[in-house]
Amino acid sequence: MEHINAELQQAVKIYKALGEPTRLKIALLLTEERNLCCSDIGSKLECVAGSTLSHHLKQLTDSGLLKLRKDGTYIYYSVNREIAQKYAPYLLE
Amino acid sequence: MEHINAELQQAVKIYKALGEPTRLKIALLLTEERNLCCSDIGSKLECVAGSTLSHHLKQLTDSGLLKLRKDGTYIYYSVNREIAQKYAPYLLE
DNA sequence: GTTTTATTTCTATATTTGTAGAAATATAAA
DNA sequence: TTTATATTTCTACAAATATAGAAATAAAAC
Repeated sequence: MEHINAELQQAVKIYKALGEPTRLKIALLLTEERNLCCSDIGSKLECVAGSTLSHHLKQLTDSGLLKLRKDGTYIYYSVNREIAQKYAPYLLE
Repeated sequence: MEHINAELQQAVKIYKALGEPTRLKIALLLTEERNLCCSDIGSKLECVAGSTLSHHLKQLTDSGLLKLRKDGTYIYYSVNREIAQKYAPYLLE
């Protein structure tokens, strides 16, 4: 799939990001509570290594679905509600 | 991820199905034109083997996103608009 | 400056997945 | 009944992915 437009590519990225249980849980968690950091999320999910979590958060962020705000050593994540509204408002219910 | 509820599982299935370029194209195609059969879709997408297409259509159907209607040798697919509305109204735009 | 805490990157690995050819199934047409 | 068409299942395989441990990076606390 090479000749697909940018919007379609973003849609694929977003749905791919959400099409995995851990990542969907992260996304849902972040619609309930804003501004959680990586380790907050880790303690809520349990049984996910930090490196794995980082990997998932990167995918969600790269898709545009998550925003981040750095504060010292911490990185606080929240859902980009505009993007969620467009592609997966289910998250916001 | 074992202990997740049924709705979350369906959401994962749907987003996983949509998180692949060929399948997203199929889904979009089927929101524009209803009741296309496997080979119609094949000729619109080009360069996809029948067996591959069948594989993708199965995933989309298993997720609940597509409905099908058999008519002789043909199987006509369309989008389950209620499901699309809930999880990915982007498709219906 | 040393230590602690938060996160990422590197590396490796087992599993999943997208792909398609060939064979099988099913229905329609001749 | 034979032939043609539509779709699926079987099989195989290369590529992608989820996972986590270890090392690296970065900023804060002491």
